Amino acid sequence: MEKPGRTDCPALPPGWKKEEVIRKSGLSAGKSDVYYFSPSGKKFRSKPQLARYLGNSVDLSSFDFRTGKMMPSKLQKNKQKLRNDALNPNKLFWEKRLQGLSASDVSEEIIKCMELPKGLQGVGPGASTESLLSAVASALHSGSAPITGQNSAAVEKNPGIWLNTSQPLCRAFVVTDDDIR
DNA sequence: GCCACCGGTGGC
DNA sequence: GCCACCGGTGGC
Repeated sequence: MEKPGRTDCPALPPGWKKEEVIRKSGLSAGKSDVYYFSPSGKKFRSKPQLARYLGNSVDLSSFDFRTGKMMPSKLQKNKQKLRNDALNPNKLFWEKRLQGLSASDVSEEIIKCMELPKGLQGVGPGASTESLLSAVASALHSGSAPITGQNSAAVEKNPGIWLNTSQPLCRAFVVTDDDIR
């Protein structure tokens, strides 16, 4: 059933609707509330709620909840209260961004994959030297915490339980004097 | 028990 | 001081 007052929202995937409801009474009479409705009809009252539901499928960083439009100017007014890694798409973002990209030097020659110490190895599906590089680079980029890698051999067996999300997908390693040289 | 609606407030 | 966000509840 089509509800009146719900309009299409072009900034969101097809089927998403927006509704603005004016408050009729009370101290806040005249103010309005904005709601969004998923294609399935679920109601959303805030941008965080929307973001949680949409995950990485839609980039809401420039999405203005009140107007329902993408506002590029919002980009630097980006909030970040990083609470825990599970809710923080930041690392994944950088890792994706770096995937398939290569560094180049001034002569614009692509620098092939850096050689990494043997002690540093990726874990998990799709482990390759490139994804390992991205993972480590991303970890270096997005935090100041030391990088120790995944701690337990158990992560190989059941990452669902043992994966340490604050560390890149690489095995725990020890840096030797030789590596530094 | 649900939900439309307004209140309260933390963060800016 | 404003307002995005979410708590709480009256009315059903």
